[in-house]
Amino acid sequence: MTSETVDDQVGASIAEALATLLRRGYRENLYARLTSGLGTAVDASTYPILSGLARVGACSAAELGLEIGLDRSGVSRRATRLEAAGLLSRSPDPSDGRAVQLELTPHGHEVVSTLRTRLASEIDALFEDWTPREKHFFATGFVRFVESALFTN
Amino acid sequence: MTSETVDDQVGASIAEALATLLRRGYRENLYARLTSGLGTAVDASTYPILSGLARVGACSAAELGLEIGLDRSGVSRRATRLEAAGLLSRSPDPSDGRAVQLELTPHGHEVVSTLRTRLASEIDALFEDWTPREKHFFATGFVRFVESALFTN
DNA sequence: TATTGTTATACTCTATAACTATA
DNA sequence: TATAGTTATAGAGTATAACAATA
Repeated sequence: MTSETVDDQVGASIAEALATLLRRGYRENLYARLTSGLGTAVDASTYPILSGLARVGACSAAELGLEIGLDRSGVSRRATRLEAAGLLSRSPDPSDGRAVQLELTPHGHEVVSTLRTRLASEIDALFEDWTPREKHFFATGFVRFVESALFTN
Repeated sequence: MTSETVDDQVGASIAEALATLLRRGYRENLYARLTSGLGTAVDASTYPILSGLARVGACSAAELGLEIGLDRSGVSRRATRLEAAGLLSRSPDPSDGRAVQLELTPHGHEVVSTLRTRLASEIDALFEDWTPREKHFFATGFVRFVESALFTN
């Protein structure tokens, strides 16, 4: 067997694992688990708003949409739902009368904290039987993989 | 810094990379690229039908739905579209008068082959600057990661 | 004239349920 | 009675377009 054939097989195993990971059900399943019991406003649809806002800080709907890959109209609609639930606040941008700053409320920060803890706990369980060394090497490779051009939007 | 803190950071980097990979746009973007120019019946929606059928061979709509995580009604609708385009054939199951066997036509196999080549080529490009050893280790870890319980449907 | 946020509209996709045929 | 496939229906979610306010 040539080394090219081996490399083809390695590529094929990556392709297969990637396809499995991208299966429609996985994302929904994971996010449904993470957001369950946190109120009707917190679900797979509003999760990216919450986590995106926690990541980048207060910003406009257009900016947040760019960050999470969603149209500003969609951001606005979800923000309305989160605002009604008291997880997010809208305030006028002092430097631009057209713009609105979206920001997490203290309660919103609490929910994000819970979501992060849950995800961390799922990942801990997932790597339970990996050595720290194995986990570390995988993390390095995984980050490198995700940051690569294949996933450029 | 304690080793637990380090482990937390490793877990957080995995969580972040995973969230990036699961962003809605990525799947659609990749599949749109892979299926472009192969006819109106071949898109992100019918891709799983084609690749699933190539993977498991001729089977019923219910079986294929289980494989790709979709209701049999959805499988049936997509199959109708692929059948009209000549990529898929329906034939009665000799052992069960109720069932229908879905199967790729020769043209369907050609399309799947093209899709696989395109995906392999994207992955090759992605790992261009990785050593074979790095790529191999990542593949091993990635497959192990995906097969783990976090992603059980 | 261009841009921001919001809202209305049309479209896609999905699960659920209803229906027919067969086991 | 149960199961397979198909089709109809309703619901969720999205982008596009339209609108009002501001730059």
